[in-house]
Amino acid sequence: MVKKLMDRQEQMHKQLIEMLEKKEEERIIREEAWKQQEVERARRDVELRAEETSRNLALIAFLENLLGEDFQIPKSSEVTSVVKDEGEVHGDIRSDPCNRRWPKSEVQALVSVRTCLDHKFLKGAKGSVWEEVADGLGKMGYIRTAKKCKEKWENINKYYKRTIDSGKTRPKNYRSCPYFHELDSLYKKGLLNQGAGNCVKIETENKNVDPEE
DNA sequence: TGGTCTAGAGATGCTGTTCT
DNA sequence: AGAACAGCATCTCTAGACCA
Repeated sequence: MVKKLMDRQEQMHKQLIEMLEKKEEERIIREEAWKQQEVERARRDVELRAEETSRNLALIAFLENLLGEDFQIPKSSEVTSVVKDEGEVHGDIRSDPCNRRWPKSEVQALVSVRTCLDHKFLKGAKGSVWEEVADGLGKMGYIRTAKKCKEKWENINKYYKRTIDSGKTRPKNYRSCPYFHELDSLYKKGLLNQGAGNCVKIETENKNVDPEE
């Protein structure tokens, strides 16, 4: 009976060892797969960063070209912190022809390009200038038609004016309308011919005053 | 305490109308 | 004819209620 008991114990011990070895092998396989995923993820991160950098450089080059002057580029730490914040809070979607909505970065690019070409909107047919705006965005990697650019511009201005006219105060860092502060400063500086014109129009409608005055 | 649902407000796109 | 504007539908987000 003792011999039988010892054999039985021996057998169970062998089974235990085999099971432990099997579990260890599975753990190593899982670990390898995880490492592989991490490497792949890191590689994608690098690619996205490179893409973002080249897009930013294209934007800077385009704006420098238009304005004929060099920009002061913010320190990388400042930029990365902003990008990080935006990415975490809003999950910014890169420009995608299938995506109807305009990502924050794309709206800001539109505002920048449209503002730079503002002087061209003062004279003659505007259709071709919207083509230029669409081209400018295209160079930055945002594919939109001239019509879409024009529509978006009208919509953001419409919403901006509606919000301002309603007299609502907007909390700092409100979840959307990233372009609000930019439009704000543009209207204040009087850089926006469209906005300025509309302001006069609204005023005159209310007070029966000659726009020329 | 965390997950799900819902109402309401904000934000946006599309389309028709008016204006220049 | 093209630009500007207005209205409406739809999408998105968030706070609060409710439940397991």
